[in-house]
Amino acid sequence: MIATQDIRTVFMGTPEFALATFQGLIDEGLNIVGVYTQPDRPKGRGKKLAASPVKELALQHNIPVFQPNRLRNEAAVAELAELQPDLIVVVAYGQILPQAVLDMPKYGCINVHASLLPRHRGAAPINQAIICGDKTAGVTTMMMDIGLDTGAMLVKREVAISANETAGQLHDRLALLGSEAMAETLARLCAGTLRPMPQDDSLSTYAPMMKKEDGCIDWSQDSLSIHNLVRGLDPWPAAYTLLDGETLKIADTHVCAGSGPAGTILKADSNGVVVACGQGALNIGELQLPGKKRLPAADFVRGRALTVGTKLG
RNA sequence: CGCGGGGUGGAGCAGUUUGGUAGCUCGUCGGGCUCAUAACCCGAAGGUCGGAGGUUCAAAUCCUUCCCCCGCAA
Repeated sequence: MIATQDIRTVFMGTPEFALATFQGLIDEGLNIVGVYTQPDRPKGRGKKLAASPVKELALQHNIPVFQPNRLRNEAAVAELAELQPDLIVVVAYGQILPQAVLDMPKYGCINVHASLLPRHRGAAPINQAIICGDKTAGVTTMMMDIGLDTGAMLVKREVAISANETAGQLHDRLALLGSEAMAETLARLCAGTLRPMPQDDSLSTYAPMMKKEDGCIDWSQDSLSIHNLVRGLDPWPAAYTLLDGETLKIADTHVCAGSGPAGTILKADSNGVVVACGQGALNIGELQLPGKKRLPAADFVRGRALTVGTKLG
């Protein structure tokens, strides 16, 4: 049995998704000797440098923060070695760990990934799960190896995805679930009962980083696929179409009955904006034009009359 | 100093270029029609036009400055 306070731990993470797990490690009483996060980046409308959420939490707890541009160089690796970590916990850090780092801690490098591995390896597992129409999602902890999310699995937690759930909502749920999975992983590590299970590579899928243009709606697809795209990209980067040459972001859709040329507006009133798809139709509940706020369909239609028959895209 | 759009009764917008009585679609309240209604008809209330300063006989509109919201880009 290992006592958690005796484990010299380095935490690596960057975005909000990593916070719950990070906080969990603090609460577990681990000896967190350092935090690695991506360098401050210009962010937002100004150009102000912004610290990552993980960095802010680390500073609140007076934990030393390290922000190397590249962890894959000797100086950075040497710096990490000086911390003499027994364990490295990685959650959405955003950098590849070189073999030298993977080999460094005696308990290894453990990663929390937001999917049911080996499905959806890669950068955007949450978005991809919804876009693919998956009925379930989850988190998996794994013993990291040199591949991308290919390590042996330790603890897996599964949850159902509801029919209209957005990526943002699922993200928040999985962040919490991730911290639970990590807590269990840690408990079993201390108890010596971890049983790493290799992934079946033949079942793996890859979820690449989402790009802005992935949100461009192809109205010729069936309504369910478009609905999945919309909620899978909500709140970011958001699914969109074109209205009179302007980008029109779409959210809060519901599959409904209706038919017509793909992309044409079948109805537009206070009950919503109904658009024909390749198969079926979609009722759009929220719309947003550039420079404007995201508006409920009823409000949107008041200020901007949408005539039936208008072609989107 | 990254680029750009915007702040107008409770909601969403027009009006700003060419200063001169504050408008549209809704909502709200009252009345009417109707078996009935989210429908229709009639009427009413509700705004220091984001804040401050300036120009002018006169500013939502022109000038200066500040605050807030949003899109792009990252």
